[in-house]
Amino acid sequence: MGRVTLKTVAEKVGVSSMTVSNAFSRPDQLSAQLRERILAVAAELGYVGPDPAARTLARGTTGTVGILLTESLRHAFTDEISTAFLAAIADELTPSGLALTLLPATEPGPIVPARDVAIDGALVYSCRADSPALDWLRRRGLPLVFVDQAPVSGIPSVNVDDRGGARAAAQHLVDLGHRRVGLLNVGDEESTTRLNDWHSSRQRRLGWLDALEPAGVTVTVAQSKHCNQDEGYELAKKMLARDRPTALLCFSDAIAAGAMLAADDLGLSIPGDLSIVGFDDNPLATRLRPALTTVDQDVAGKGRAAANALTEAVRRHRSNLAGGTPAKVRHLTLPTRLVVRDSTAAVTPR
Amino acid sequence: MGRVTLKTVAEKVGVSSMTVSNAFSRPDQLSAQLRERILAVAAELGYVGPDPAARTLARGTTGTVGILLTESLRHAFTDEISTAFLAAIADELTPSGLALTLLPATEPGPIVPARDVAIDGALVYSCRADSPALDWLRRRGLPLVFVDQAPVSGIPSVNVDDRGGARAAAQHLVDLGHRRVGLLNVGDEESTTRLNDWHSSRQRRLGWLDALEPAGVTVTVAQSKHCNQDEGYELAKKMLARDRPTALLCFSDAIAAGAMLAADDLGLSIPGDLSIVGFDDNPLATRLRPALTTVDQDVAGKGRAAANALTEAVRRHRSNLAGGTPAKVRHLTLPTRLVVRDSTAAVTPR
DNA sequence: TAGCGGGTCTGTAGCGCTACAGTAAACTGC
DNA sequence: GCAGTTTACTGTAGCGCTACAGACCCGCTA
Repeated sequence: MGRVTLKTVAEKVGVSSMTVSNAFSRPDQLSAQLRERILAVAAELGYVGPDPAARTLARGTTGTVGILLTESLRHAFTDEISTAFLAAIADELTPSGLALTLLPATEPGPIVPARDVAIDGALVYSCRADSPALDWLRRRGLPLVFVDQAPVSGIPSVNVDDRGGARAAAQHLVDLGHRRVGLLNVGDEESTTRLNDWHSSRQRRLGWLDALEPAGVTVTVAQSKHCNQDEGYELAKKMLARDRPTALLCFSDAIAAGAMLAADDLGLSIPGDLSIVGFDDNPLATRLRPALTTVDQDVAGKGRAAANALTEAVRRHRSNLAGGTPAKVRHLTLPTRLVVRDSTAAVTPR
Repeated sequence: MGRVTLKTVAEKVGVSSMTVSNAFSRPDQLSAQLRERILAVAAELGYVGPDPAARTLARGTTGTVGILLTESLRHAFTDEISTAFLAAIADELTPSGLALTLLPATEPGPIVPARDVAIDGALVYSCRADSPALDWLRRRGLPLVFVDQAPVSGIPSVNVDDRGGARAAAQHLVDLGHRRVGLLNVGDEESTTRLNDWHSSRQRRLGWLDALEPAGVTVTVAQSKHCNQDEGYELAKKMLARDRPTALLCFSDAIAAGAMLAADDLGLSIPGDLSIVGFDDNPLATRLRPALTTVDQDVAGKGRAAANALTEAVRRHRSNLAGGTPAKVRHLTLPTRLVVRDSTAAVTPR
């Protein structure tokens, strides 16, 4: 016995397969009575409903959107900020009935998810602008939304005001009288310089310098490849061993947490000997002792905005194919806000 | 100008569309030279590669597996244990080139992801056995793997030894001389009784009682709907206000963390006045003060096992369709281990 | 009684691709 | 120099569904 399809059902009921299709997909196209009969026969035959793959091909839509995440998906799940972001997206997508497919950005191998998985559109979250996976998505002509990426003309984007937030953080230190400040950033020198890569890292750095340079503050910079507590610890330890700054500006709260540990190891008290500022306003920030001064970004809002921008882009893309109005591209920047807690203080006079 | 398809390319090159298909999908089927030419023309025409939707229909495979998560995806992303689980799955799936689609288990509305999204198989993680979404997946005849669910014959499953771990935790308290113990569980009375629902919750409860009842310990039970710190706090507060037990067994470390806060609020010292045991060995457990005695489960191992079981099931499903050997179903139970830290102590003699 | 609109149902023609079963030519070995 | 094998390519026949353009019938108006 072959597979049960629309046709099987249609033959058994004695109607055209089109009518069975309508029974499932467009109930208003047939009488309630016939529909009942068809559904009954379908149930009897074990027919579950139109095959998604075939429907996708015939209709041209998949009911799924992708999200492209950097290298290992592991990081995306480990970091509290990115999980909160994903959670918000998932929540916002749920009512629309769209499922979310995680696209690992692997390059080698014959299967390239970004090229081979059927999706209606995709979110691109904090990926290198030169990522091959991103290139595939663009070549496919899929509706995309960039998040935490350098905006590109023609592609809607959602960002937070990294630069403004960083500036506020740095100004806070300047106001407290700090004259020697260390920057704990992510990425490497090359990539923060090159446009489009590590967008947030670059923007935050610019923001910090916006405030520090005019004030004539002595700045030392260290960068780590990854954004986690362990790297922050190592980075801070090295920096504090050298000509010690009186304050640290960190790319993230996770890195700041590592820095606090390092300071502790070196017998430095916070904020007495060292002020530390993070970024993100990770839940972690309030768990730390002393509670961390940081820059709040609305990750949940970012997730919601991204999800909405994408559903919107997908919708427009469809109507464009049907000869609708051309897409209107929005670049959104959400505000950030300095949150002063207990990890920063006026520099101690000697 | 219509869309660029295989045929467009084939016509321009002057070969059959089959040859173009082979150029992309089975390079060994044509000469390297012709393949070059085809790829060149394809690039020139802006042809990216075979359309995933059409390929899916023709081949019968999608390159994606789903994961069905309870109600809100939000919880799955908020809890450190489930994110670690997801991370492990994602990692393990990546080399196989399978993408992971999150299936929200929404029921209302015309679009039901579990029914309408094209996938090759799915993981079912800690869902109610009577979830309609799960029902759709089963009706579709997709290869499934159950995780943290009551094993069902014919469906591979991955579990941890909830009961054994819980028993060890309870025995630990008995050995310390505790005679009045409170259980902080999740779920409700009804669902932990009914078979198949809230499997872990039920198993842990059974495990606790395995050790407590023979020892003649006085047991009080409280249950909360969700598994998080806030609920744990409320639950513990209520329980500790009544005839106070000398120890608490908690469904999870998150709940235990809430309980610790509640104890603190009530002026109880841990472990002096109250011993607390969690479950999971969440990273959180070592951050707490005192460090939490808990039951370790290997979430990463669980994720890897689940991913492997699923890829295996998908593989077998395919070869079964092609007349291969019938599926061999494995039910895996990973060990758990009591980790004694500082939140438990011998009951204070009065 | 012709004409019209609306509610139901049907048939055709794909969607874009790949499996499979070829055919034709180029090699192999003796 | 002829069967036997290999390599390189082609044609057909779907995969299972839906869009779209009718066809048919019924009751209603003028």
